[in-house]
Amino acid sequence: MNYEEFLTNINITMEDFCREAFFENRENIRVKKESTVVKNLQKIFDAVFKISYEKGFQAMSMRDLSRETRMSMGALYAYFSSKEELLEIIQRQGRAIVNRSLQLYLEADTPPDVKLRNVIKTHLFLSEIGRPWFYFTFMEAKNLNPKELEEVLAMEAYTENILVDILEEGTSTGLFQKRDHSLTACMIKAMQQDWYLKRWKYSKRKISVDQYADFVLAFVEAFIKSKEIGSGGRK
Amino acid sequence: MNYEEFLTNINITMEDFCREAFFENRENIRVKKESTVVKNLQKIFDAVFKISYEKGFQAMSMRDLSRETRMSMGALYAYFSSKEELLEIIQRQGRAIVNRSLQLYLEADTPPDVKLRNVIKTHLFLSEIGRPWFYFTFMEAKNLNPKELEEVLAMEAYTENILVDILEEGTSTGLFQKRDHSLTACMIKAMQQDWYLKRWKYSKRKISVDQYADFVLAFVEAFIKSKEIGSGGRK
DNA sequence: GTCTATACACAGATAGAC
DNA sequence: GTCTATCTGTGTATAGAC
Repeated sequence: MNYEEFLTNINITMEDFCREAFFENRENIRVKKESTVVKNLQKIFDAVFKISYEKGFQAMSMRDLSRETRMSMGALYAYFSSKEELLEIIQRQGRAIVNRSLQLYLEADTPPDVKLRNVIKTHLFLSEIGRPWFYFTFMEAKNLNPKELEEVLAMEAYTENILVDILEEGTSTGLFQKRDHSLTACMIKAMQQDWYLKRWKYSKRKISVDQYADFVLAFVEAFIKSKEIGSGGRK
Repeated sequence: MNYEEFLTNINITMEDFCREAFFENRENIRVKKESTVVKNLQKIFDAVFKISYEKGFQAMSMRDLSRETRMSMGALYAYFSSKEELLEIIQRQGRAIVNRSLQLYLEADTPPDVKLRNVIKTHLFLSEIGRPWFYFTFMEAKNLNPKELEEVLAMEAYTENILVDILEEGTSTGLFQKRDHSLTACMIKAMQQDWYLKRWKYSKRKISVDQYADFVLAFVEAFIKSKEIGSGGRK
């Protein structure tokens, strides 16, 4: 699987994101015509990602957002009741989509090494499609209320556990060496995150997401497959 | 070298940080008595790190800072002329110390594999001593003015190049395999960063910085030393 | 549905007493 | 050196016209 193949399978657009956000928040959105809402939510979310990328969500004023979307303050508040709610809508909707997409690729009954490749690639490719959201959710996590923050941490734990389970399965079938699977999963996640956190670096060097994915996989496989390892690797 | 040994060699305290910050910014600080300044800068910086960790520097108001330090607004402004200057002082002072400390450990004329271990450990141990600062500088980089931001990016490039140079030296002496050294350096940095960005995770699991360092080293060495690697690893 | 105008709280910053 | 009191701009949010 490469990124192009992934795209033909998954097919999530910003428009889907906005349409789903509309259905999920129907009662709080004063405007009722679907096409209008979707169009404007798209403008709003794009602007939030853009401004937040430059200066952070806290530092983004509603006047900034109004300018960037070319909508008045009054119009904006027809789509959410407060700046905090706007943040929550974006976070929740993103999590829902990521969750659903990961699930899709987990069902396949394949050997652990293939499963590991698929999970790592899926996660990277997802973060490539939804890069603005992934960056946003990482940087703005601390601005969430306790309940939402808990959801974010649960998500982090969930994706990490997926990796740990695969690594353990691999060890038990003899495909992988014995390692500290929990720490290995952390390292994998750290490498995945770097892809969307330091995007400027990789863009400048013209590294494609496929190259990056292959590199991460080679890196990880060297560790869990090679036998001559120093004391640090063992549990 | 482990963390304890490192500490006995390096000996940087928060007090040193504040004293140096005082000397560097003497002309802008209205208070002149050294002991008073150092004592209060310590209160101020500690409070900035604490509040920023919880809600970010932008979201921290000067009234928050006044409450946390138990100093009045007026007193605070005797130590810096604006909130932005406060940010710059902290960023600059931190960079100066990190730079100097890395230099110290680079001079030793040792083989590449030993050098790699030392550099990775030094950087991790440094980020352990100055964890609040490392976290702060990562999360608040986007709030810097262009000139300061450039300095931060230069620092990132500098530490990455140190790694690349060592890796290349190792390849030329036959100690390491041929890999994409630039990407390998990125992965190392990503793993180093995870240590201070996700501190809550590692604290909860009672992973010490020594354990973490050994694990990262084992992970990296498996990749650059083992011969059987998929296509992704090669340049 | 969208706009303009505005309410009102709170931000950063300073003056001047002590 | 530090405090209190206060200035002025900007923040989020809303009311009511169109």
